[in-house]
Amino acid sequence: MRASQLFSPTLREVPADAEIISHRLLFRAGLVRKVAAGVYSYLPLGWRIHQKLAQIVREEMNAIGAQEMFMPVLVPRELLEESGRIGVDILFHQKDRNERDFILGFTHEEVVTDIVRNCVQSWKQLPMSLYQIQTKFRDEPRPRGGLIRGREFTMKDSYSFDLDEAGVTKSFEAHRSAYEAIFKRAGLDYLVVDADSGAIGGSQSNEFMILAESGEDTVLVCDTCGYAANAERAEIGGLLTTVAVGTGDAASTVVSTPGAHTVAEVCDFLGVPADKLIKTIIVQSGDQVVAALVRGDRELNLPKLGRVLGSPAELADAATVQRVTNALVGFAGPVGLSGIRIVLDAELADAADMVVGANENDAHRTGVTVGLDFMPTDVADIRTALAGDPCGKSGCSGRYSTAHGIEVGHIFNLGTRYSKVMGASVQMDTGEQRDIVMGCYGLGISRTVAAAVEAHHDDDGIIWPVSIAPYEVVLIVVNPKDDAQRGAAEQLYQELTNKGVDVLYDDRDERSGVKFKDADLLGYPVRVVAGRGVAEGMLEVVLRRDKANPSAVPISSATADIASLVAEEKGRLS
RNA sequence: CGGGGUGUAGCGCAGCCCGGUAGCGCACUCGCUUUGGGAGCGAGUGGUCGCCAGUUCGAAUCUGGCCACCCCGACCA
Repeated sequence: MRASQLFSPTLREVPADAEIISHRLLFRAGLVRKVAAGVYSYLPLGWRIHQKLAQIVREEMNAIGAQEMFMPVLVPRELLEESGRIGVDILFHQKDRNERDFILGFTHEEVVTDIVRNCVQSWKQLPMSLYQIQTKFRDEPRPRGGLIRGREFTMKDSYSFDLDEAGVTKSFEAHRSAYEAIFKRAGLDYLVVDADSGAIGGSQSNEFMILAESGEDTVLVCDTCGYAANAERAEIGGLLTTVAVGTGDAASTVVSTPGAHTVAEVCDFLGVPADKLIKTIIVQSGDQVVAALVRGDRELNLPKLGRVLGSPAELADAATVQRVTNALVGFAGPVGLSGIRIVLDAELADAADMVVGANENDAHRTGVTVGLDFMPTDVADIRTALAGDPCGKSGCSGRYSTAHGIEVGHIFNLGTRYSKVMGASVQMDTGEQRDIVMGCYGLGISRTVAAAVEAHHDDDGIIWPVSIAPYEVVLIVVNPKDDAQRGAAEQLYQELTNKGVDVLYDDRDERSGVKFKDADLLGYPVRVVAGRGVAEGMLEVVLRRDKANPSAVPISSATADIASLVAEEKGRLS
């Protein structure tokens, strides 16, 4: 491709609303343009990157025997009613001319399960994995970060169908290894972490994270055993599991704390540190209302609590808090609280002389000892793990550190969550009718493009891994009006192209500075310059990732040298 | 959904407080010069000032409503 013919609108400045680095660089480099909040167009070079990544994904999915297909964006509401997901709040709804309700596909479990239940009847047809690369639509409450969290984005989603738990485990592992191969080929350092399976259900769930400052997720990594988990999931080690029943007289006293309903206000008022407070958080989980207790300086982890309770937990509304505690939000406490479960964070199992809410307005209770002044119904690990906390893997004595990550892949063992309610089953050789055991496996293509930029850039622009770069080589002719320079460049361009090297030839009649700046910004892995050295029969070759160390290459051997340099770069990723 | 902020030329911004001919830089067009890190000089093109209403002789500017977008939080297959 010749740059003079290419539509590649690079910018010197960026709109003020682009905050995170990948958004700024993707925009400045002319790879994407915003159409609406969370909705983007890919310009030609951006689309090449997207296609290269999609092709890697395709090859690795095919390699584990998954079969590519294509499902529609329009999904009739009836299918989501069957699975019970019609109430999901991020769905885009669309009515047809007859007022029939369609959902724009946000993921395709129902659609693929519908196909399978109609077409698969026998155990002999399984196992099977199907996938597609498709645009997904999610009406995110808050799209952000350019391609990181869009309302319309591309995702590879695959679905596995097995006869039993052993089968789905095999499919799950196959996808895990395919994902590892994909991210390795894409030149991205990833971390596989234990994850919460959320509303999607299922037993086993791993996320693939690209570590980046701007990542929305916090991950905890053990410094000793290497265990890694999303903060929503990471368990804390070395915790007590029971409360010892205290002896003696309950000695707590109620003190007046007018207007103090936050932890900070109570600490200020009473002159105690936050770790001597117990926060009592009233939570709704399914039909039950529960009091969750964590130390004043800790954060309640709702997914963890939800797993303890058996259904997802959310903060109760103010009216419920009032009803349960007879007080405003901010004055709840475990002492004298009756009729509801009290879940105590395990860290507090032996806590003594604590401050809690008094269940009356403007009052707290001091000198509270667990097991003496009150008895919890459950003791469990329900707070969010922090850097420095002990690792939760049994037998490991390591400690966690934290990092931020961008979730680019998520793989789930779904069990029979969908097959059971939708009636997807096969007949076994025994004659038994058995629910199909499913897995689902998402990989955000557009998000991975953004994550790659987050992971690979410098002050001058993007540094693409060669496997997903818009072009492998950029060839700059410094002065196109110089016949020797232009002649050498033209010939090299032809030879490289003939040799199958993916080369962008910057033949524009621009000043050299413009071409160098654009080459840096666009991040082509290899840069070749036909400049003043041509007079001595030399070209300059340099790697984008090692820009300070150019080498001079004789024109006579340039084609072969550059081709082998590209091959070498590719080799680093396999 | 709560809090904060922004909408003026393709991009970045000033003008608004204190109403009176819409401005700057980049980009773009033409000419000449220039060619190893976003060139110089000269001459030009381009704007319903987010939308609707109101106040006023007169509104980018004041008032009200609406919309869009960004950030923080909530939320998040």
